[in-house]
Amino acid sequence: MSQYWLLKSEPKTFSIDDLAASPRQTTCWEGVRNYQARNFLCAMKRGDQAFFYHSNADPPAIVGVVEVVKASYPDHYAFDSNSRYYDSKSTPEASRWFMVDVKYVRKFTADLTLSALRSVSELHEMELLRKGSRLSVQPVRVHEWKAILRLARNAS
DNA sequence: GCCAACGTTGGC
DNA sequence: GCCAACGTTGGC
Repeated sequence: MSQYWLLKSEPKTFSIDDLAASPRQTTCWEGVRNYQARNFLCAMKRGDQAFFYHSNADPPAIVGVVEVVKASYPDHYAFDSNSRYYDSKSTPEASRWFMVDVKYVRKFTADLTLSALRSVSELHEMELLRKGSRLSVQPVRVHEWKAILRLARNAS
């Protein structure tokens, strides 16, 4: 049974267009340094799908869909002291942080902005819309997933 | 650029 | 174990 997720990225750092332009349209999702988000990353399975969300963007929006093509494995950026994601407490023997690989599936014809999503009644309990929510990896309920896909279809 | 909300750190 | 201080996230 595949599950649904939402992944945040700042488009200035890495946008959905960057993903589409990546080799094999695939990238590793490195740099998650929050335990709750890490736990969700570790729960992801190959074949799960996720929304790609542009945070710190103008406007912030869900912009498309990606698929998990490799389940979680140690985030080796944490082992590299030259990386901005370095964490001396994480080692190859006992990794504290993990990442998955995701592949581009599609970009919506029209971005689904945060403010537009807030007006959809089916999404009122969505984690993304909770006040103060900062989770960069979060689960999406099936009915939320469907409602958002319907919005994307109707917006096109 | 501002600032509220949140998570982490570290003194006690 | 409490909590103040600090750093980060991310909408506005």
